[in-house]
Amino acid sequence: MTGRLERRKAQTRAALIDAARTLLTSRDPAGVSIQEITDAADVGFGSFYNHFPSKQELFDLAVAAVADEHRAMIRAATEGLTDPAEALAVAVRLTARFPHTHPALARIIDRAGLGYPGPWSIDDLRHAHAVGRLCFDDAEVASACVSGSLLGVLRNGLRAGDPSLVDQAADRLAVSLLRMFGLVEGDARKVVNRPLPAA
Amino acid sequence: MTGRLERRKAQTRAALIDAARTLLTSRDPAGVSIQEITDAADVGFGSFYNHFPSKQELFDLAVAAVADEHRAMIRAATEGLTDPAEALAVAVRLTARFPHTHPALARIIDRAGLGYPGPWSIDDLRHAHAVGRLCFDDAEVASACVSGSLLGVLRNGLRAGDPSLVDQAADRLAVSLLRMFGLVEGDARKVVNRPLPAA
DNA sequence: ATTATCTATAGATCTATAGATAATGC
DNA sequence: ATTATCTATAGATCTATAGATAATGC
Repeated sequence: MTGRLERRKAQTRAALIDAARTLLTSRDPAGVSIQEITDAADVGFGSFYNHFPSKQELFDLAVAAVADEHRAMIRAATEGLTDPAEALAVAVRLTARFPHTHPALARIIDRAGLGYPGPWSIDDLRHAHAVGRLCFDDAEVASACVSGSLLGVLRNGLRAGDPSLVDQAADRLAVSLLRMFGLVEGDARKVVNRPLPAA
Repeated sequence: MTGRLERRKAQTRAALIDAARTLLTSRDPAGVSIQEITDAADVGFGSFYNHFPSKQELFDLAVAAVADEHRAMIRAATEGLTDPAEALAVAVRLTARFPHTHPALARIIDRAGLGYPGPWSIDDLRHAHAVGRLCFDDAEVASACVSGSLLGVLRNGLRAGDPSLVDQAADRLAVSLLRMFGLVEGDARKVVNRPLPAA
Protein backbone atom coordinates (compact mmCIF):
# COMPACT_ATOMS: atom_id res chain seq x y z
CA MET A 1 0.00 0.00 0.00
CA THR A 2 1.75 3.12 -1.18
CA GLY A 3 0.92 6.51 -2.57
CA ARG A 4 -2.61 7.32 -3.51
CA LEU A 5 -4.32 4.53 -1.57
CA GLU A 6 -2.49 5.33 1.61
CA ARG A 7 -3.25 8.97 1.15
CA ARG A 8 -6.93 8.29 0.67
CA LYS A 9 -7.01 6.21 3.83
CA ALA A 10 -5.35 8.97 5.80
CA GLN A 11 -7.87 11.40 4.37
CA THR A 12 -10.80 9.30 5.57
CA ARG A 13 -9.24 9.03 8.98
CA ALA A 14 -8.64 12.75 9.15
CA ALA A 15 -12.22 13.44 8.08
CA LEU A 16 -13.50 11.28 10.93
CA ILE A 17 -11.29 12.92 13.52
CA ASP A 18 -12.24 16.33 12.23
CA ALA A 19 -15.94 15.48 12.35
CA ALA A 20 -15.47 14.28 15.92
CA ARG A 21 -13.82 17.60 16.81
CA THR A 22 -16.68 19.56 15.32
CA LEU A 23 -19.24 17.45 17.12
CA LEU A 24 -17.35 17.84 20.40
CA THR A 25 -17.84 21.60 20.25
CA SER A 26 -21.58 21.28 20.68
CA ARG A 27 -22.56 17.76 21.69
CA ASP A 28 -22.03 15.29 24.47
CA PRO A 29 -19.97 12.51 22.84
CA ALA A 30 -22.01 9.84 24.62
CA GLY A 31 -25.09 11.03 22.77
CA VAL A 32 -23.55 11.03 19.31
CA SER A 33 -24.04 7.89 17.21
CA ILE A 34 -21.39 6.50 14.90
CA GLN A 35 -23.85 7.07 12.07
CA GLU A 36 -23.90 10.78 12.88
CA ILE A 37 -20.12 10.91 12.91
CA THR A 38 -19.76 9.21 9.53
CA ASP A 39 -22.48 11.42 8.09
CA ALA A 40 -20.68 14.52 9.35
CA ALA A 41 -17.42 13.21 7.87
CA ASP A 42 -19.22 12.34 4.62
CA VAL A 43 -17.92 8.80 4.81
CA GLY A 44 -19.63 5.42 4.61
CA PHE A 45 -20.80 4.03 7.92
CA GLY A 46 -18.66 0.89 7.72
CA SER A 47 -15.50 2.89 7.13
CA PHE A 48 -15.54 3.90 10.75
CA TYR A 49 -14.43 0.43 11.82
CA ASN A 50 -11.54 0.43 9.38
CA HIS A 51 -10.00 3.11 11.55
CA PHE A 52 -11.32 2.97 15.09
CA PRO A 53 -12.52 0.15 17.32
CA SER A 54 -15.01 2.36 19.16
CA LYS A 55 -16.46 5.81 19.48
CA GLN A 56 -14.49 6.46 22.65
CA GLU A 57 -11.25 5.78 20.83
CA LEU A 58 -12.07 8.33 18.15
CA PHE A 59 -13.09 11.04 20.59
CA ASP A 60 -9.96 10.46 22.66
CA LEU A 61 -7.85 10.93 19.54
CA ALA A 62 -9.81 14.06 18.64
CA VAL A 63 -9.10 15.56 22.07
CA ALA A 64 -5.45 14.52 21.79
CA ALA A 65 -5.25 16.30 18.43
CA VAL A 66 -6.64 19.44 20.02
CA ALA A 67 -4.11 19.17 22.83
CA ASP A 68 -1.27 18.76 20.32
CA GLU A 69 -2.30 21.91 18.49
CA HIS A 70 -2.66 23.70 21.78
CA ARG A 71 0.78 22.62 22.95
CA ALA A 72 2.37 23.69 19.67
CA MET A 73 0.70 27.07 19.91
CA ILE A 74 1.93 27.64 23.46
CA ARG A 75 5.40 26.42 22.64
CA ALA A 76 5.61 28.85 19.72
CA ALA A 77 4.47 31.72 21.92
CA THR A 78 6.83 30.98 24.81
CA GLU A 79 9.97 29.58 23.23
CA GLY A 80 11.81 32.89 23.21
CA LEU A 81 11.07 33.61 26.86
CA THR A 82 13.74 33.24 29.50
CA ASP A 83 11.59 33.96 32.54
CA PRO A 84 9.62 30.83 33.55
CA ALA A 85 7.09 33.00 35.37
CA GLU A 86 6.38 34.85 32.16
CA ALA A 87 6.13 31.57 30.24
CA LEU A 88 3.47 30.38 32.66
CA ALA A 89 1.68 33.73 32.48
CA VAL A 90 1.67 33.69 28.69
CA ALA A 91 0.33 30.13 28.54
CA VAL A 92 -2.43 31.00 30.99
CA ARG A 93 -3.30 34.32 29.37
CA LEU A 94 -3.46 32.87 25.86
CA THR A 95 -5.48 29.82 26.88
CA ALA A 96 -7.95 31.76 28.98
CA ARG A 97 -8.58 33.96 25.93
CA PHE A 98 -9.65 30.97 23.85
CA PRO A 99 -13.39 31.62 24.36
CA HIS A 100 -13.10 34.43 21.84
CA THR A 101 -9.80 33.75 20.06
CA HIS A 102 -10.39 30.01 19.47
CA PRO A 103 -13.97 29.22 20.47
CA ALA A 104 -13.97 25.70 19.05
CA LEU A 105 -10.86 24.77 21.01
CA ALA A 106 -12.28 26.39 24.12
CA ARG A 107 -15.48 24.37 23.98
CA ILE A 108 -13.61 21.11 23.43
CA ILE A 109 -11.23 21.78 26.29
CA ASP A 110 -14.15 22.69 28.52
CA ARG A 111 -15.87 19.43 27.66
CA ALA A 112 -12.72 17.39 28.26
CA GLY A 113 -12.46 18.93 31.72
CA LEU A 114 -9.76 17.90 34.16
CA GLY A 115 -8.83 14.97 31.95
CA TYR A 116 -7.57 17.35 29.30
CA PRO A 117 -3.85 16.77 28.67
CA GLY A 118 -3.12 20.46 28.38
CA PRO A 119 0.13 22.29 27.78
CA TRP A 120 0.71 23.20 31.42
CA SER A 121 3.34 20.55 32.06
CA ILE A 122 4.29 19.66 35.60
CA ASP A 123 7.93 19.54 34.47
CA ASP A 124 7.83 23.20 33.48
CA LEU A 125 6.64 24.00 36.98
CA ARG A 126 9.39 21.90 38.53
CA HIS A 127 11.95 23.69 36.41
CA ALA A 128 10.62 27.11 37.40
CA HIS A 129 10.84 25.98 41.00
CA ALA A 130 14.36 24.60 40.60
CA VAL A 131 15.69 27.88 39.27
CA GLY A 132 14.03 29.70 42.15
CA ARG A 133 11.57 31.72 40.13
CA LEU A 134 8.37 30.08 41.41
CA CYS A 135 7.84 28.91 44.95
CA PHE A 136 5.56 26.08 46.11
CA ASP A 137 5.68 23.05 48.39
CA ASP A 138 4.29 20.45 46.04
CA ALA A 139 4.53 20.36 42.25
CA GLU A 140 1.46 18.12 41.93
CA VAL A 141 -0.68 20.51 43.92
CA ALA A 142 0.72 23.43 41.96
CA SER A 143 -0.07 21.71 38.68
CA ALA A 144 -3.60 20.88 39.79
CA CYS A 145 -4.09 24.54 40.72
CA VAL A 146 -2.95 25.75 37.32
CA SER A 147 -5.09 23.24 35.40
CA GLY A 148 -8.13 23.56 37.59
CA SER A 149 -8.15 27.35 37.83
CA LEU A 150 -7.59 27.72 34.14
CA LEU A 151 -10.44 25.36 33.29
CA GLY A 152 -12.71 27.22 35.68
CA VAL A 153 -11.89 30.61 34.19
CA LEU A 154 -12.16 29.17 30.67
CA ARG A 155 -15.67 27.99 31.45
CA ASN A 156 -16.62 31.40 32.82
CA GLY A 157 -15.27 32.92 29.64
CA LEU A 158 -17.49 30.71 27.51
CA ARG A 159 -20.56 32.10 29.27
CA ALA A 160 -19.32 35.69 29.12
CA GLY A 161 -19.97 37.87 26.12
CA ASP A 162 -17.50 40.71 26.08
CA PRO A 163 -14.01 39.73 24.82
CA SER A 164 -12.34 42.49 26.80
CA LEU A 165 -13.81 41.12 30.02
CA VAL A 166 -12.49 37.68 29.09
CA ASP A 167 -9.04 39.17 28.52
CA GLN A 168 -9.22 40.94 31.85
CA ALA A 169 -10.20 37.75 33.68
CA ALA A 170 -7.39 35.89 31.91
CA ASP A 171 -4.82 38.42 33.08
CA ARG A 172 -6.20 38.42 36.59
CA LEU A 173 -5.94 34.68 36.72
CA ALA A 174 -2.32 34.89 35.67
CA VAL A 175 -1.59 37.44 38.39
CA SER A 176 -3.37 35.28 40.97
CA LEU A 177 -1.38 32.19 40.05
CA LEU A 178 1.92 34.06 40.17
CA ARG A 179 0.98 35.36 43.60
CA MET A 180 0.10 31.84 44.65
CA PHE A 181 3.58 30.85 43.55
CA GLY A 182 5.28 33.43 45.68
CA LEU A 183 5.69 36.48 43.47
CA VAL A 184 4.94 39.75 45.19
CA GLU A 185 2.03 41.72 43.84
CA GLY A 186 4.13 44.27 41.93
CA ASP A 187 6.33 41.67 40.28
CA ALA A 188 3.31 39.57 39.28
CA ARG A 189 1.60 42.54 37.66
CA LYS A 190 4.76 43.57 35.87
CA VAL A 191 5.11 40.10 34.35
CA VAL A 192 1.49 40.03 33.27
CA ASN A 193 1.63 43.52 31.81
CA ARG A 194 4.27 42.49 29.29
CA PRO A 195 2.84 42.34 25.77
CA LEU A 196 1.39 39.04 24.69
CA PRO A 197 3.01 37.31 21.68
CA ALA A 198 0.56 36.73 18.82
CA ALA A 199 -0.96 33.25 19.07
CA MET B 1 -52.92 10.55 49.35
CA THR B 2 -51.75 10.64 52.93
CA GLY B 3 -49.75 8.53 55.33
CA ARG B 4 -48.54 5.15 54.29
CA LEU B 5 -49.01 5.53 50.54
CA GLU B 6 -47.15 8.80 50.42
CA ARG B 7 -44.40 7.33 52.53
CA ARG B 8 -44.07 4.36 50.23
CA LYS B 9 -43.81 6.67 47.22
CA ALA B 10 -41.11 8.71 48.90
CA GLN B 11 -39.28 5.50 49.71
CA THR B 12 -39.26 4.39 46.08
CA ARG B 13 -38.02 7.78 45.03
CA ALA B 14 -35.27 7.73 47.65
CA ALA B 15 -34.25 4.22 46.59
CA LEU B 16 -33.86 5.41 43.00
CA ILE B 17 -31.81 8.47 43.96
CA ASP B 18 -29.68 6.36 46.25
CA ALA B 19 -29.08 3.78 43.52
CA ALA B 20 -28.10 6.60 41.17
CA ARG B 21 -25.60 7.84 43.74
CA THR B 22 -24.06 4.43 44.13
CA LEU B 23 -23.82 3.97 40.38
CA LEU B 24 -22.24 7.41 40.01
CA THR B 25 -19.33 6.33 42.18
CA SER B 26 -18.16 3.83 39.60
CA ARG B 27 -19.95 4.30 36.28
CA ASP B 28 -20.39 6.88 33.59
CA PRO B 29 -24.06 7.86 33.86
CA ALA B 30 -24.43 7.91 30.08
CA GLY B 31 -23.64 4.20 30.01
CA VAL B 32 -26.10 3.17 32.70
CA SER B 33 -29.52 1.99 31.53
CA ILE B 34 -32.72 2.76 33.37
CA GLN B 35 -33.14 -0.98 33.79
CA GLU B 36 -29.85 -1.12 35.69
CA ILE B 37 -30.92 1.72 37.92
CA THR B 38 -34.26 0.16 38.82
CA ASP B 39 -32.56 -3.19 39.41
CA ALA B 40 -30.07 -1.56 41.74
CA ALA B 41 -32.92 0.20 43.55
CA ASP B 42 -34.88 -3.06 43.67
CA VAL B 43 -37.87 -1.38 42.07
CA GLY B 44 -40.00 -2.22 39.05
CA PHE B 45 -38.78 -0.78 35.79
CA GLY B 46 -41.94 1.24 35.12
CA SER B 47 -41.76 2.93 38.52
CA PHE B 48 -38.90 5.00 37.25
CA TYR B 49 -41.25 7.10 35.14
CA ASN B 50 -43.55 7.75 38.08
CA HIS B 51 -40.75 9.83 39.53
CA PHE B 52 -38.41 11.09 36.84
CA PRO B 53 -38.90 12.07 33.21
CA SER B 54 -35.41 10.98 32.22
CA LYS B 55 -32.15 9.52 33.40
CA GLN B 56 -30.46 12.90 33.28
CA GLU B 57 -33.03 14.31 35.67
CA LEU B 58 -32.38 11.58 38.20
CA PHE B 59 -28.62 11.89 38.06
CA ASP B 60 -28.86 15.67 38.41
CA LEU B 61 -30.94 15.21 41.54
CA ALA B 62 -28.48 12.65 42.87
CA VAL B 63 -25.60 15.12 42.44
CA ALA B 64 -27.69 17.87 44.02
CA ALA B 65 -28.32 15.59 47.01
CA VAL B 66 -24.59 15.04 47.37
CA ALA B 67 -23.98 18.78 47.18
CA ASP B 68 -26.61 19.41 49.86
CA GLU B 69 -24.95 16.95 52.22
CA HIS B 70 -21.59 18.44 51.43
CA ARG B 71 -22.81 21.99 52.10
CA ALA B 72 -24.38 20.94 55.40
CA MET B 73 -21.15 19.27 56.46
CA ILE B 74 -19.06 22.34 55.66
CA ARG B 75 -21.55 24.66 57.33
CA ALA B 76 -21.45 22.58 60.49
CA ALA B 77 -17.66 22.62 60.49
CA THR B 78 -17.30 26.37 59.88
CA GLU B 79 -20.24 27.99 61.61
CA GLY B 80 -18.32 28.82 64.76
CA LEU B 81 -15.44 30.45 62.89
CA THR B 82 -15.05 34.20 62.82
CA ASP B 83 -12.10 34.37 60.45
CA PRO B 84 -13.27 34.04 56.81
CA ALA B 85 -9.81 32.92 55.78
CA GLU B 86 -10.02 30.04 58.21
CA ALA B 87 -13.52 29.17 57.00
CA LEU B 88 -12.20 28.88 53.46
CA ALA B 89 -9.23 26.87 54.64
CA VAL B 90 -11.42 24.46 56.59
CA ALA B 91 -13.79 23.95 53.66
CA VAL B 92 -10.87 23.27 51.34
CA ARG B 93 -9.01 21.04 53.79
CA LEU B 94 -12.06 18.95 54.61
CA THR B 95 -13.16 18.54 51.00
CA ALA B 96 -9.71 17.69 49.70
CA ARG B 97 -9.60 14.93 52.33
CA PHE B 98 -12.71 13.29 50.90
CA PRO B 99 -10.76 10.68 48.90
CA HIS B 100 -10.16 8.83 52.16
CA THR B 101 -12.74 10.32 54.55
CA HIS B 102 -15.73 10.11 52.17
CA PRO B 103 -14.63 8.17 49.10
CA ALA B 104 -18.11 7.86 47.62
CA LEU B 105 -18.67 11.60 47.79
CA ALA B 106 -15.22 12.21 46.37
CA ARG B 107 -15.84 10.05 43.34
CA ILE B 108 -19.20 11.64 42.63
CA ILE B 109 -17.79 15.15 42.92
CA ASP B 110 -14.91 14.20 40.67
CA ARG B 111 -17.35 12.91 38.07
CA ALA B 112 -19.55 15.99 38.28
CA GLY B 113 -16.48 18.12 37.58
CA LEU B 114 -16.69 21.88 37.22
CA GLY B 115 -20.48 21.70 37.06
CA TYR B 116 -20.57 20.55 40.67
CA PRO B 117 -22.53 23.06 42.75
CA GLY B 118 -20.12 22.83 45.65
CA PRO B 119 -20.09 24.60 49.00
CA TRP B 120 -17.50 27.20 48.00
CA SER B 121 -19.94 30.05 47.50
CA ILE B 122 -18.91 33.14 45.65
CA ASP B 123 -20.78 35.20 48.23
CA ASP B 124 -18.55 33.91 51.02
CA LEU B 125 -15.57 35.07 49.01
CA ARG B 126 -17.13 38.49 48.45
CA HIS B 127 -17.77 38.81 52.16
CA ALA B 128 -14.21 37.85 53.03
CA HIS B 129 -13.06 40.48 50.57
CA ALA B 130 -15.44 43.12 51.93
CA VAL B 131 -14.12 42.73 55.47
CA GLY B 132 -10.58 43.01 54.16
CA ARG B 133 -9.43 39.52 55.04
CA LEU B 134 -8.95 38.17 51.51
CA CYS B 135 -7.64 40.20 48.61
CA PHE B 136 -8.42 39.67 44.93
CA ASP B 137 -9.44 41.71 41.89
CA ASP B 138 -12.32 39.60 40.68
CA ALA B 139 -14.64 37.40 42.72
CA GLU B 140 -15.57 35.26 39.73
CA VAL B 141 -11.96 34.50 38.97
CA ALA B 142 -11.30 33.84 42.64
CA SER B 143 -14.23 31.46 42.81
CA ALA B 144 -13.14 29.62 39.68
CA CYS B 145 -9.68 29.23 41.22
CA VAL B 146 -11.05 27.75 44.42
CA SER B 147 -13.39 25.32 42.62
CA GLY B 148 -10.96 24.35 39.92
CA SER B 149 -7.93 23.86 42.17
CA LEU B 150 -9.94 21.89 44.67
CA LEU B 151 -11.32 19.59 41.99
CA GLY B 152 -7.85 19.09 40.61
CA VAL B 153 -6.37 18.18 44.00
CA LEU B 154 -9.39 16.00 44.77
CA ARG B 155 -8.75 14.02 41.61
CA ASN B 156 -5.08 13.60 42.50
CA GLY B 157 -6.19 12.37 45.91
CA LEU B 158 -8.36 9.71 44.34
CA ARG B 159 -5.37 8.27 42.55
CA ALA B 160 -3.12 8.52 45.58
CA GLY B 161 -2.97 5.78 48.15
CA ASP B 162 -1.61 7.13 51.38
CA PRO B 163 -4.14 9.15 53.42
CA SER B 164 -1.45 11.20 55.09
CA LEU B 165 -0.19 12.35 51.70
CA VAL B 166 -3.74 13.34 50.79
CA ASP B 167 -4.01 15.34 54.00
CA GLN B 168 -0.71 17.01 53.28
CA ALA B 169 -1.77 17.94 49.75
CA ALA B 170 -5.07 19.27 51.11
CA ASP B 171 -3.30 21.56 53.57
CA ARG B 172 -0.84 22.70 50.95
CA LEU B 173 -3.70 23.60 48.64
CA ALA B 174 -5.27 25.65 51.42
CA VAL B 175 -2.00 27.50 52.01
CA SER B 176 -1.61 28.12 48.29
CA LEU B 177 -5.10 29.57 47.97
CA LEU B 178 -4.63 31.84 50.96
CA ARG B 179 -1.39 33.07 49.48
CA MET B 180 -3.19 33.65 46.20
CA PHE B 181 -5.65 35.77 48.15
CA GLY B 182 -3.00 37.97 49.63
CA LEU B 183 -2.09 36.39 52.94
CA VAL B 184 1.61 36.37 53.66
CA GLU B 185 3.26 32.99 53.95
CA GLY B 186 3.42 32.94 57.75
CA ASP B 187 -0.18 34.00 58.24
CA ALA B 188 -1.40 31.43 55.70
CA ARG B 189 0.45 28.63 57.44
CA LYS B 190 -0.78 29.71 60.83
CA VAL B 191 -4.40 29.59 59.64
CA VAL B 192 -3.94 26.17 58.08
CA ASN B 193 -2.18 24.80 61.14
CA ARG B 194 -5.22 25.37 63.31
CA PRO B 195 -6.91 22.11 64.24
CA LEU B 196 -9.57 20.85 61.88
CA PRO B 197 -13.10 20.47 63.32
CA ALA B 198 -14.43 16.91 63.06
CA ALA B 199 -16.43 16.48 59.87
C1' DA C 1 -62.14 4.39 44.41
C1' DT C 2 -57.68 5.85 44.16
C1' DT C 3 -52.90 5.50 43.64
C1' DA C 4 -48.43 3.57 42.91
C1' DT C 5 -46.16 -0.32 41.52
C1' DC C 6 -45.08 -3.97 38.48
C1' DT C 7 -44.77 -6.85 34.04
C1' DA C 8 -44.57 -7.13 29.32
C1' DT C 9 -43.80 -5.24 24.95
C1' DA C 10 -43.86 -2.15 20.79
C1' DG C 11 -41.01 0.78 18.49
C1' DA C 12 -36.91 3.06 17.93
C1' DT C 13 -32.57 3.13 18.32
C1' DC C 14 -27.49 1.73 17.73
C1' DT C 15 -23.44 -1.33 17.02
C1' DA C 16 -20.81 -4.47 14.53
C1' DT C 17 -20.25 -7.28 10.58
C1' DA C 18 -20.85 -9.50 6.09
C1' DG C 19 -20.57 -9.03 1.42
C1' DA C 20 -20.59 -6.07 -2.74
C1' DT C 21 -18.31 -2.23 -5.08
C1' DA C 22 -14.74 0.73 -6.67
C1' DA C 23 -10.13 2.14 -7.02
C1' DT C 24 -5.12 1.45 -6.86
C1' DG C 25 -0.83 -1.61 -7.08
C1' DC C 26 2.04 -4.48 -9.66
C1' DA D 1 -4.65 -9.07 -6.69
C1' DT D 2 -5.07 -6.11 -3.05
C1' DT D 3 -7.12 -2.74 -0.28
C1' DA D 4 -10.41 0.51 1.43
C1' DT D 5 -14.86 2.02 0.98
C1' DC D 6 -19.71 1.54 0.86
C1' DT D 7 -24.53 -0.54 1.52
C1' DA D 8 -27.52 -3.30 3.92
C1' DT D 9 -28.86 -5.81 7.82
C1' DA D 10 -28.92 -9.02 11.92
C1' DG D 11 -28.93 -8.82 16.60
C1' DA D 12 -28.78 -6.48 20.70
C1' DT D 13 -29.86 -2.94 23.09
C1' DC D 14 -32.82 0.74 25.41
C1' DT D 15 -36.78 3.88 26.14
C1' DA D 16 -41.41 4.85 26.95
C1' DT D 17 -45.98 3.26 27.52
C1' DA D 18 -50.07 0.37 28.13
C1' DG D 19 -52.49 -2.46 31.00
C1' DA D 20 -52.62 -5.62 35.01
C1' DT D 21 -51.80 -6.04 39.97
C1' DA D 22 -51.60 -4.87 44.72
C1' DA D 23 -52.19 -1.86 48.47
C1' DT D 24 -54.15 2.13 50.88
C1' DG D 25 -57.94 5.70 51.54
C1' DC D 26 -62.50 6.73 52.76
